[in-house]
Amino acid sequence: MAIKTRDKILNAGLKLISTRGYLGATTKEIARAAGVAELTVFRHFESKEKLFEAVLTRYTFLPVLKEMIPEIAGMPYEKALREIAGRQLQVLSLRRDMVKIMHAEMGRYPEKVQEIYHSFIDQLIKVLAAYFDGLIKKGLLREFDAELGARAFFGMFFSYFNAQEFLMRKKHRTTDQDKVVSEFVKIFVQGTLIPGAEETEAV
Amino acid sequence: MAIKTRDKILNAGLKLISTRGYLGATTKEIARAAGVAELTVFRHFESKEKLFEAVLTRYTFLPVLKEMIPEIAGMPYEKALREIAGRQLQVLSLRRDMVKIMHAEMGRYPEKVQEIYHSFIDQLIKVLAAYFDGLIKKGLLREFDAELGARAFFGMFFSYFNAQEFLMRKKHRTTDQDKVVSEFVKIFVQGTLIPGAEETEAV
DNA sequence: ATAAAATGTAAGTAACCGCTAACATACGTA
DNA sequence: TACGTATGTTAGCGGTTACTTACATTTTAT
Repeated sequence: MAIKTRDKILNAGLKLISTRGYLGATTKEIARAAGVAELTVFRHFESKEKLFEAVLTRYTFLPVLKEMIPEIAGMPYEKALREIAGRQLQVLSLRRDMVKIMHAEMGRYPEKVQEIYHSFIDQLIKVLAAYFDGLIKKGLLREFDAELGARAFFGMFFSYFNAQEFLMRKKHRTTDQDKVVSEFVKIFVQGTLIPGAEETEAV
Repeated sequence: MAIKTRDKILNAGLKLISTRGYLGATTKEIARAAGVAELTVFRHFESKEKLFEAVLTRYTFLPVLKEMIPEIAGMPYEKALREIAGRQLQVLSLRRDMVKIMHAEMGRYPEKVQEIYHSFIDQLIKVLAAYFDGLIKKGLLREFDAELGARAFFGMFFSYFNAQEFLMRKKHRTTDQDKVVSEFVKIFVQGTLIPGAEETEAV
């Protein structure tokens, strides 16, 4: 089954690139993780870069958004945007490791990886910008730079997601997360000063 | 001058690891950037890992915090924490590229790099935790887990810094940043709907 | 001025990288 | 059965990596 093998490779590629980054994930390991000969990887994808592009195309918000566009075309504007944002946050948290790697490697090394990331993001932006442009031309939205608008929209939720991630993850190893949360709450709601004492009194 | 050469290598190491990541920064390039033979790099640092440790030890908030401890020991608690937070944010923005790489590579590949990052963070945490513990034992602070407290403290500002960074950087290439800002402001303050129209009215 | 220490140059190691060639084997389809 | 397609195996290519050896040269200290 050709398709199934291709999927196994894509899946393994996602997993390894997510955890080790593009440079850290070797084609040999990807093949092994897929239960496949290394050569088979290159029979399905002409290069590591193409494999990476395919991974981004399959497992990110891009294909999800493309599928959504026809559905939301008939929705009220606000509801449509709520749908998009909701799904985006869903995908971001499903692929959080990938997101972090992207965030780190974007605009970095090597050049070809930069290009892949940027062209991926441009695609995302343009899909949403096209939706905005349609509404602007129908006179339903005021005139504004649709691409900048799309960037702003994704940026908002991307930023929100990352702040969320940062607050969550302190990887305090086996420590129970509830304990951490309750400790944090105690510390910041109740303060670290002895009850009753004024802040400026502490040495 | 032995010390000067060492500094040049450390500086080049910081620069390249900040922009290309640990795996992406090669010793050859670091040497070239330092204006030094590759061999000289290995005469000063026994391995790439040791060089990396030295870079972290020199250019992060860790040495700054260590120097601060004696100074803030005599300050009121609140003022001391303000000093620490202020300086931390200063260093974070001075080393923003390094911070982003750390954020991305931490807990990833290869294993030895993980260890370096974690041991670095543990050092940071423990320096501040010791300060907290001192105040707790003097009865000036209520009893709380000092290490968790230190993690929470750093985490707060680290998170704040990252949110800030995310809002700033959309790398909209040559576009003037002011234009982006004003577009964003327009979009979100004024909204994307035609003035006067109700949100739910837009198709 | 001279010895010691620091650096440069050149060549090369072993390991690993992405990627390919050559050939054998399994498997579904006709 | 016979054939085409997908895969496995093995071996290896050319390149790069972190790191080394051997030796010449420069710089520094005394």
